Amino acid sequence: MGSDLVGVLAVLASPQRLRLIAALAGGSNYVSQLARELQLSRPLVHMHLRRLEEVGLVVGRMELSADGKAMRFFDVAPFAFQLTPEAIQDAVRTMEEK
Amino acid sequence: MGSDLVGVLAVLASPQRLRLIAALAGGSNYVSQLARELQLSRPLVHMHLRRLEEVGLVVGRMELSADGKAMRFFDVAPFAFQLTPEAIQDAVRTMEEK
DNA sequence: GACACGTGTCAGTCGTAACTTACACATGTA
DNA sequence: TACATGTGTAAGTTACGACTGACACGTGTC
Repeated sequence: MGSDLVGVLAVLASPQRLRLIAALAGGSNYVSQLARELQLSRPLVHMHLRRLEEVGLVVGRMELSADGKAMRFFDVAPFAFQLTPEAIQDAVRTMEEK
Repeated sequence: MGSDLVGVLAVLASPQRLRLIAALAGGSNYVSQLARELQLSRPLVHMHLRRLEEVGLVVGRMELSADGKAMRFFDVAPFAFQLTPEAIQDAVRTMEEK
């Protein structure tokens, strides 16, 4: 479990996904609301959040609202990656040994 | 000069480019040699190095070999990015103010 | 029932980065 | 001369992620 740097970078290399993380850094939120705030279609937000969750950058939870609607809230995971030539060298080494 | 995080991430999100950085972290090298070592076509290496250089992750220099050939050597720049939700939040803020 | 809100997913289209092949240009050596 | 090495770039294909629209499914309210 070296928290796959190359995978994380691939997911992080998207303006929209960065905007999603930035939005979630301001507090947890749910899919439809995020779509409205960021001016994106809901399926698109859904897809981006899924990819972010796959690499563990955000965590999602189901929650029932007061009026009984099932809503999917997301939070940012408290990640911290150090991005240096050496870190990349290690990541690539790990990557290439199968 | 906020060293554009989103641009850097976009460039860094490529297995091949990560391999290039890893290779260069082991010492400076030139295009054709890198292509051989990483098993990539030379134009492809050329393109990836150009993108890496555009965001300042590597630096290239022209050098004349002993037998008079013009060779393009590259070195990794000593970068260090801290990748956290807060850093992304700042980067996005900078990104959105035009 | 019709509507508003939430969830999820599937089938497409579209744009672009990745990649290859081929070209042009240098130099030094057999 | 021909061939090896190096450089750069332009044209074309291809693979893939991004994105939209439509669908199905829930709930509570008018």
